[in-house]
Amino acid sequence: MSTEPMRADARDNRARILEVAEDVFGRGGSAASTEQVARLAGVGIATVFRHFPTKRALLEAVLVKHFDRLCRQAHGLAESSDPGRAFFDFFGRLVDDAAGKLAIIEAFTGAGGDAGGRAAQGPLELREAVGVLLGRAQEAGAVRPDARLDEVYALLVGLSRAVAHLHLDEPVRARALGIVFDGLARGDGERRPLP
Amino acid sequence: MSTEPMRADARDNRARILEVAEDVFGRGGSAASTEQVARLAGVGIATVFRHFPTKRALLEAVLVKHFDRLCRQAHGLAESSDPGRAFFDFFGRLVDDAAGKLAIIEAFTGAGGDAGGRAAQGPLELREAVGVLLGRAQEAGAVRPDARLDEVYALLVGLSRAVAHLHLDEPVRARALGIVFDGLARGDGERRPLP
Amino acid sequence: MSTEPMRADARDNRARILEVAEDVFGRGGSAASTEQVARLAGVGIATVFRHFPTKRALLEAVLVKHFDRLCRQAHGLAESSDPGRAFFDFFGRLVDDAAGKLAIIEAFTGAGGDAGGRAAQGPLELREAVGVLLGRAQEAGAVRPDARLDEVYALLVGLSRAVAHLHLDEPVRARALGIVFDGLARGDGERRPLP
Amino acid sequence: MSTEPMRADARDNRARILEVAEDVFGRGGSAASTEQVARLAGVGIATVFRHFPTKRALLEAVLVKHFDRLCRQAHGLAESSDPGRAFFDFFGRLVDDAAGKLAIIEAFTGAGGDAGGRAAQGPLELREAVGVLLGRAQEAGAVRPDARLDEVYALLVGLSRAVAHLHLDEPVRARALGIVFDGLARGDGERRPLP
DNA sequence: AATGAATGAGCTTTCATTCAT
DNA sequence: GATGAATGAAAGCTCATTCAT
Repeated sequence: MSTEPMRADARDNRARILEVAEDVFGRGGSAASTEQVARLAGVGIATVFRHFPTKRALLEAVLVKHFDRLCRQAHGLAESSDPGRAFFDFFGRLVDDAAGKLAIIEAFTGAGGDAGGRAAQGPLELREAVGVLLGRAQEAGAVRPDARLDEVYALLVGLSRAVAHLHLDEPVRARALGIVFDGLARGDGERRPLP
Repeated sequence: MSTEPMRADARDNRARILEVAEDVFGRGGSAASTEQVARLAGVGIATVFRHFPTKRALLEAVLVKHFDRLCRQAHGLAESSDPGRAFFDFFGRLVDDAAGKLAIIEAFTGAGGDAGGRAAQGPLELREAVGVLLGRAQEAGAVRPDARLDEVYALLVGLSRAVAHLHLDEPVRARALGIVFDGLARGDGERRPLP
Repeated sequence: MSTEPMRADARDNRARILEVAEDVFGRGGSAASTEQVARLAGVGIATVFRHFPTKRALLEAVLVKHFDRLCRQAHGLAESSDPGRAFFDFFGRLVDDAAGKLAIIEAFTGAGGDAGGRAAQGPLELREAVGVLLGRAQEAGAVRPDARLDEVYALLVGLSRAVAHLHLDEPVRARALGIVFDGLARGDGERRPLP
Repeated sequence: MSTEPMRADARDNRARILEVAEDVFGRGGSAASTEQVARLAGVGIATVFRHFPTKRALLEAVLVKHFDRLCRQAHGLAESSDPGRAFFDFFGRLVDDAAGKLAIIEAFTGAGGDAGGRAAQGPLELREAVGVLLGRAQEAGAVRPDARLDEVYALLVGLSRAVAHLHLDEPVRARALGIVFDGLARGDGERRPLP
């Protein structure tokens, strides 16, 4: 039954709802109301629930879409001939994209009780993908070898949250990233081995 | 706002409510319910609203109290004879304390989201205080001179949020801080000048 | 309401919907959803509403169909050469069939509750038909002469409801019927004349 | 002042809500809306939920109240010196009271998926209590010895449902009961042993 | 004629806030 | 001053019914 083509108007509505939900949950976090999504999408509330039988399902759809894209990007970079650059690029792009994506950033926390099911996979896969990029970058000598995924992921999440909540503009974002990247890069190796 | 002295029991109640609110909102974020505060404080719900006419007012009081304490600490460290250490200590302590302080971390955002009014002052003052410590530490050569308050504050907020949401345990926290501190300290200026 | 002949596929659809509705409302009572009827009938929900402009109309159609059948059976038995047996047989068959016919049993109530309109006729006609069988059986001396239709019909409805809701299995049903039949038959009149 | 200033008011409200709920659920069955209960009780909807945290809880309260009363009555009759009369009295009273008590009658079905928890006990206890009365009545020779609790309970439930749904008036109720009682009583023992 | 997407009214439930004692 | 019962405005969700294809 799943391969039947959706009616054009329904597909449009579904797409518009998803788009609006991305924005609404992006601004207001997962606490934003489904009704507002309906209102801004110009459809009745029941239409939202027809396409996504649950608020959670709607949230998951938004998250899955995002995490899928992120993971695809990460996988695409995994074979890069410049692993250091791949790692830093991905890290930076993620943080740059965090503005106005509150709900997605919330989900970085993982199975924090909010979204289960298919969407709970997202953060885990992303973490793994980051782990791969990190490993390559370390092998290539671009990232200090004593940095572990735990703290790298924490920095990723933290910066993203900051960007999402503080509305940092591009130059500030770039400089914050610069500081963290410097800390991550193996400089001359003379400073502060991680505890 | 009258200057009449409060009855002793009333003052006690106010204090206890504030204490409990700190804990409740610390764990559950600003979404936690006012009734729970009343229950745990052992007072009726109306008593909470007598002292704080609005949930928002209660939240602000919690935040103000917290930020006042933080600012006092910062001011106390401002005259330290080792400005570098003072700066990193304060930064580290703030991040370490972030666990179980969800509402406060939320408020770092400033007037952007939840609590405006009086509480919006808190982050600003704190920001300034951090600015002072940062300036001294830079003068002393302990922090790279091209780092500005904007991004330093962003890193502070970001790491705190990560700690609060990811439940990072001490060693991971320490290593994450170590990376950021290395990025901040790297005073030789030879690598990655900030854009 | 026109007398134009229905298209063949339409007639088939109508029949299938009615059939499925009988089952669905039979299991779930009148609270069962119209969509489920459509789904199980393999038609769109709009098709159901094209044939039956209202859920109530659908329910009524189910009931009317059922009551018509029952009335035909009753009329068929009305000329039986053994009126006592005819009466008890009909009574017993009705009760035995009650399992899985929740909606029909609900409708025995008549216009009192759920379905008025055309369907309210159903119970009345059935009532009459039972009245005829009862009268013959009394004339033949198989049923005590002081029993009136009111209470006989009540017993019929009551037992049916019990069967439908308590999921009585065959032996229990038989024994319950046995008790009522004994009470109805006791034609020697020596005990407990009805008030 | 007094230690129960508003308590009385609240108790009154609770009582009124329960009373109204009895009536509303009695008429409309468990599907009736909580809002209607609030409206007829003259309180806001939230007040109902303050006293009964769930619709189910409200229903349970209604049922428990009823079943408790019924069981108490049954236990009171269990030691009667005239067991036959005790049994028939209880049976009759139960059926007589069934008018306008749809929800309670629904619950006779037992754990039919509707009300669990404390209220699910009700029907079971009632069944047991009826079993005791039946046993005594059979020992005393007032009820035929081959009647089992299964069918007796079924007759009880069935008649109650009929009364509740058909709005039978007193004389009809009495005659219907008379027929069943005759069937239950051991007449001269000559007729239709139960299968 | 048939389809199924869209709709809005209604239900249960929660929570900040007010009122009477 | 303190209490807790009462309140109404949402929020998430369902379902009979209508409309465009």
